[in-house]
Amino acid sequence: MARPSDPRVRVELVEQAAALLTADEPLTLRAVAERSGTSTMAVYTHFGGMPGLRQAVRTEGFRRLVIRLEGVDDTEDPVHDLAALGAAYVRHGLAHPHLYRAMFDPGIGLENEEVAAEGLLRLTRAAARARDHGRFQAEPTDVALRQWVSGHGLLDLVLRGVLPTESAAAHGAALALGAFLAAGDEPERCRASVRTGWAATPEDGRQLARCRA
Amino acid sequence: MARPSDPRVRVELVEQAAALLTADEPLTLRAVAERSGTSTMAVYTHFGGMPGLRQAVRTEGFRRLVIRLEGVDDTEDPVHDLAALGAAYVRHGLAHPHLYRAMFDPGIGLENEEVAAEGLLRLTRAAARARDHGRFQAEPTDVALRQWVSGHGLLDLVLRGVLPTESAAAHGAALALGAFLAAGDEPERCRASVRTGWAATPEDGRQLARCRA
DNA sequence: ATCGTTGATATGGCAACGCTATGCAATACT
DNA sequence: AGTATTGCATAGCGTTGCCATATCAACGAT
Repeated sequence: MARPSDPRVRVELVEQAAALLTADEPLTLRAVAERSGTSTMAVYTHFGGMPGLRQAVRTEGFRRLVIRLEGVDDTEDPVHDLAALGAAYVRHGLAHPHLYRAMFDPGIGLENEEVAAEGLLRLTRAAARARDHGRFQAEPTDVALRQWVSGHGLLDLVLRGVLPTESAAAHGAALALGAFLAAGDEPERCRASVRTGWAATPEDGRQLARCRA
Repeated sequence: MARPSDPRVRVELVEQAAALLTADEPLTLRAVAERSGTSTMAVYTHFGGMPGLRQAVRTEGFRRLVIRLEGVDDTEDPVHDLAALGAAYVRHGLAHPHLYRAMFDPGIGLENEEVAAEGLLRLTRAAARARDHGRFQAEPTDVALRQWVSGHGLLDLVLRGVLPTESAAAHGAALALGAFLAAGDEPERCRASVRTGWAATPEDGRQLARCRA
């Protein structure tokens, strides 16, 4: 070996790439290299090219999303928790629109699929608790996936400008309610859980602190 | 005036651009011009540039989608019809993946928003009939929009390869069911309507014939 | 019928993009 | 200490979208 592969260059490249996205500037090879104080070759030694860098940015986006979801604590009402997770998901996407869109950009293969699956796992766990409490009859994996699908569709259309931003707040809770009702929850109690769960928001301090770690 | 703007060139450019997308080849200016038997300037005279051409392709995609939705006929069960519209939407997206993704590609401004709104209008009308029949209590526009959001989220994740193709069939009906239950429909009857409606498929003959018109 | 006007297209070139061959410098093994 | 190996800077290639210029066909006016 020689010239040990400095990991700081790698994280700096991902950092600057994410910064370019949040600044709404085009994510170009030369721009990333210049902002990172290096040359274009660094991207190739560390990521093998521009697609590799994008993959790393995606993985970073999922990592930050998982951190955000970890800020949602469990309560004695799992349906409330599931709604709170959905709200956190949508709010995170609204807060970081370009990064969220980059997370689903290319289509094939994340750098580390475990990171992406971990977010869904959090939803699945809450759905499993809801079934244990007798609230849901459907499979937890199915309920979690459908809530994710609904949230993603809403977020995607809002971030693309097809739907106004207010739509996220206006329809997010109703979409979650539908998923839970289809899972078998009792309507009245479900409405109450979704209402309180969707309104609950973890303080931003913790998630940001852990995000930088 | 001289050399009147030949509309055949315009439609040929859009046609070849859509053909490139369905062939999974990159949509480049030169490729479109060559396949259309003209030069790159034609794209600029007719669309002002590559973004304009993409806009036109999007509009064409929505036009074909509306034609597909028009193949779904009304029955005496509006909830059945709404589910059938959702199924037609998802199946159309699966059948034309690149065109569907292009429809929501850039974010700002369709060439003709009316064409895009017409698809949603079909859903809204069915939801309004459902309310007139006493099945729904929620606003028809809200129900239609939420079903659209669910279907789009499902389709988007499947077309990106995040979810397997089978997920579209496996979860599409359940997502529609959730939207209708949240709208206030009675669970048992709703399940029956969704089951039959989602399975119903208009024959492809008519839609294709009208698509070429 | 002829000619001048007009606008669409063909050509060629520009800047920027992703990518890579080459050379150099700095490190780790022997 | 000597050598090999690895990361990075430089420079250049092919392709992209875009545009300035020139050419040419089609129409209206006379």
